[in-house]
Amino acid sequence: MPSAFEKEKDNSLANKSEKITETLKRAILAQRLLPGAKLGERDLAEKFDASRIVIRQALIRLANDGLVTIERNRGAFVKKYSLQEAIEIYDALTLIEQGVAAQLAARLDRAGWQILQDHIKLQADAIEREDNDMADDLGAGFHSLLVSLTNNRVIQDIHAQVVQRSHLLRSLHISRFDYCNLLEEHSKIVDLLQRGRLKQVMELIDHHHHHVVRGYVMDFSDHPAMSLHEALSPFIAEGGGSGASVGTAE
Amino acid sequence: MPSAFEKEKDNSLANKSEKITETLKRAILAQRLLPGAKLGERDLAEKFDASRIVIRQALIRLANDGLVTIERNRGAFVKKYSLQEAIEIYDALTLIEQGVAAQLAARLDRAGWQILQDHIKLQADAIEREDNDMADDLGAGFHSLLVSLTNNRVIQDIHAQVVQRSHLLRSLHISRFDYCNLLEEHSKIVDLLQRGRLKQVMELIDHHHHHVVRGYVMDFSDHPAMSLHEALSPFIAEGGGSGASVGTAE
DNA sequence: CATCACGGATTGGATACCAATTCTCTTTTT
DNA sequence: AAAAAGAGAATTGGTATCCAATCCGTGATG
Repeated sequence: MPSAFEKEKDNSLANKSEKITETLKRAILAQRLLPGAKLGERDLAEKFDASRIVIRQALIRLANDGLVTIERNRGAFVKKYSLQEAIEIYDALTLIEQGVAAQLAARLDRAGWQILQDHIKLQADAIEREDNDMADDLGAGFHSLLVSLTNNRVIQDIHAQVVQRSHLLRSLHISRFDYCNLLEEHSKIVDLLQRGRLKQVMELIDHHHHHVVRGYVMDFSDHPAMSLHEALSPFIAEGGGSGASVGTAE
Repeated sequence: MPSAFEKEKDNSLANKSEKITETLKRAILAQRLLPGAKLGERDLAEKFDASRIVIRQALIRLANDGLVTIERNRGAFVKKYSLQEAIEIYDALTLIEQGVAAQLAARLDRAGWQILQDHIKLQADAIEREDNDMADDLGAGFHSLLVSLTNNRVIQDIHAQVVQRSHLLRSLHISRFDYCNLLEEHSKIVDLLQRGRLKQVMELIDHHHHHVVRGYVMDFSDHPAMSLHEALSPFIAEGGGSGASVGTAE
């Protein structure tokens, strides 16, 4: 009876509250809930078929991660970052990734370099296929991959946190940046890193993020912002969602 | 009636739940609640004269900050970091402060350097007075001060988060490290930084944290750990606390 | 002696209810 | 008629109470 394989230590989202947190987070990061969108407790409770309490717990977690703001007696909203904050976020990202690069330049082994180059090749293929969504994911994933090679979960978590916030900025800008260019920079980073040209790597990462943030055309107008129901339906198991056009909004 | 000075935007802990969060955090960081201590919802609710729900919200926030762990159906405990995690935390701290140092070396103006040197002098005075607690605070404060000079709130918050976690490590080690030595290093950091000797600064920061983490003698035995009531009474407004021996445990 | 079953005890969650604040829309006043 | 004032609805913050699930220790049982 006591099969030895039971204690899987299923750490993944045992709590309803955490599940809701993750779902909301995904909806926000996927830009289905845009900055400024109101996250009413009653509405969410209804959509998730949960009590207001677990909703509030989820909102507290998201607020703690900087993805929503909770205004007293007014409610929770998807966080709207200012241009100044956008710059700070990218500066933080630069700082972290520069530090990671320095660590990796000293410590990474052959297998590690291979992983990075494989990843870059994947992205290059995606671009050739003109699979923009995939290229987007891989392009962002490159940075996370870089960080994960430090084998330091604390740094990974911090980095992930800042990356998440940076996703909130993407809905504030219009122009899509040039993937090829970014890819080339990624490739150059790995190359320089491997050859120990640390200083140039630093400058490149700095330039890389400046390139992104400068590409932003801040757009603080109020977007139409689909309703909560529309925004969340593809994430909550139930028919309703005409899930065709999830990825690309405009 | 509408006095122009009313909208003070009192952002400071309007919520009961947040107040409790901060109080618990202070108690944990002050090492009155040691790693492994159980934070029972019922007990806390009683001590804070609050409902279990706001307690849980506070615990969720603390868990999100990595100060407590919540084990399903078992409760919340002050987080007990492993040696591996301790190393990761100090690595993260090193990474952040190195990055900050690099930024400051390029950007800091005269007033900034003065602030740093004033701070060091304060600590030196405290050491001469043999005011260990003060020296401790100032020593830790140096790093936060350094980070705050970036004028980047995101980086400051991240740094503060990691520093908080590092406080949880201090209760796991026995030997107190040598303040004078650390002070000297701080002073040297500022000096080198100002002269643009970036590489040496990096090595010094690295060495600095290694110095701390190597000074640790991990002690995983269960400390007696005073009761919740004892631990929290000085933080909750009421007579009870014989506040004499708060700072220095052993 | 090992195993299983049975109660506490604690957490996770739901529901109902109330207080405080904000928002909105109507009413009143000038 | 425009602006100020006010009443009422809606929303959040919080409490109390109840119930289900789970964990843990204890004791019965083979």
